[in-house]
Amino acid sequence: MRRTVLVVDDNEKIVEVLAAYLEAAGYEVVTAHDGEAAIEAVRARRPDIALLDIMLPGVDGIELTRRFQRDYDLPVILVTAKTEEIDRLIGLEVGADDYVSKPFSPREVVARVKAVLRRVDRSSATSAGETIVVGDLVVDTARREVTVAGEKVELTRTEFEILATMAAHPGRVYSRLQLLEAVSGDAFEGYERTIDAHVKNIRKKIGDDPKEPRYIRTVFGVGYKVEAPS
Amino acid sequence: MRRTVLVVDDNEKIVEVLAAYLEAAGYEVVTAHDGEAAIEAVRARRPDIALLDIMLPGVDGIELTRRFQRDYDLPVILVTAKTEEIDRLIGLEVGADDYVSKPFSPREVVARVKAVLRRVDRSSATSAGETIVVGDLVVDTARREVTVAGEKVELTRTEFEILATMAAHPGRVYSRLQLLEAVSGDAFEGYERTIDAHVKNIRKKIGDDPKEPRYIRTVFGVGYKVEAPS
DNA sequence: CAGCAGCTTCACGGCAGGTTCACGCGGCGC
DNA sequence: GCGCCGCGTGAACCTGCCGTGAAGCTGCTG
Repeated sequence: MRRTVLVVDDNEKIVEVLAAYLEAAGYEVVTAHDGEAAIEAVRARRPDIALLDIMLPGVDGIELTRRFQRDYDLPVILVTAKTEEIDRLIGLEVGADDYVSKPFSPREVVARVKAVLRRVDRSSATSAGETIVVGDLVVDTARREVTVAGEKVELTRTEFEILATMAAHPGRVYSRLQLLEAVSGDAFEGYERTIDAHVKNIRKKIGDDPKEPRYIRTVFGVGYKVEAPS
Repeated sequence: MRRTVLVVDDNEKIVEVLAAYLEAAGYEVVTAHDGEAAIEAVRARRPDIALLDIMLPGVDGIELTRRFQRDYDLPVILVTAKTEEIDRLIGLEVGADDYVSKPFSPREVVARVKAVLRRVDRSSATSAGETIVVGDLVVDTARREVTVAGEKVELTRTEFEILATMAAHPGRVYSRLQLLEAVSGDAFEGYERTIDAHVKNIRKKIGDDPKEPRYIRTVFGVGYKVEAPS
């Protein structure tokens, strides 16, 4: 499963650089620039780890660390400007999982994130499931089988590929081009609207009404996404 | 396209070695030995990235970084000689994209240059897969979803595009032309005032009062910007 | 080689939403 | 105090997107 990292710093450039490196390393990234936004971000997106600057407008990094540890059991890496601050912090034992002091190389930070996540993974048993469940919809990528409310549904290869791609990240929007690419290797030939036809067929088979979709939602002007009905 | 790298260091030998390695890697190389020459070099040759020593005669590396970022949006990799410099240095805070400490291997430097250029390429192309949080406002570019204080808000494609563009750099002001471009590829057709209409609709949906904006601030005579209320 | 299943394409109708316009208002300069 | 520039707003038009059924095409199977 794809991991989400929350990056909090009031310096726009730092956030930008770290976000880019973390994304390149395959992480989903959420950013915030002050304490309040960070709290909101955790509430909304439930990241797997947080990277906090200590000096922040509003609620500072130390207070955030306490709160995240207490309320969400969220691993935290603290970023600090001065080395002397670290000594103070270690004395305080705020409960951060690691510390990084500025200036740091982005690579170093990515390495720390990986290390902390690995450590956390090991303590709580990993469950690598190749089966995706969204509401009544079950997509088994190993068996290439799809069931709706326990009822098995026969999909063609292309149909399955499209559905599985979207189901892999429920809520995430996929453009027609992305879906075409997922289906046909990366051949950029083909009519984008072809996807419409396949979606229509998938919807028919899994019993989905475009007006009131239970699974495949149309995102006007953009593409489609799979999502459990709210 | 061939990329140009600016190498600045007062030590002739270092410049020579780095230049040789970078050229071998296929880059065009421009060199300078002090701050003033570096500024002139950037003006005359518009390099794609700069490699700056911190200790320089004349204008130092940190000041150069600030200036290049501000005036040319030029990616910078900082090189530092002594570990003690690190204490004084605020690192990425000044806007460098990466940082290398001596002694370094030339290969490592080349690798970093490649990495930064690749990253910049990608981020200028599309900024997908990120979530930006500003105060109570959460903009999820992967899901194309916006929430205000946890409450989901339905935006149309254009509305989302405008908001996401501005939220990507909180505090930064965007002209109507820039927003138009962000929305419609780069077609320069379209009425600038159209943006006003969309901003109005966005404000209505996220519950923002133009008189006392919580998120989208009007910058008279220029455009709009997204900013957390102070 | 015939038959078939599935992928792709096309044309068209309905409608969401994007664009434009006109008007009112408030701030700023003269 | 007056006029002008620029922003906010609501309504009307109209572009362009999506959903659909049917028909062509391709590759597999017997």
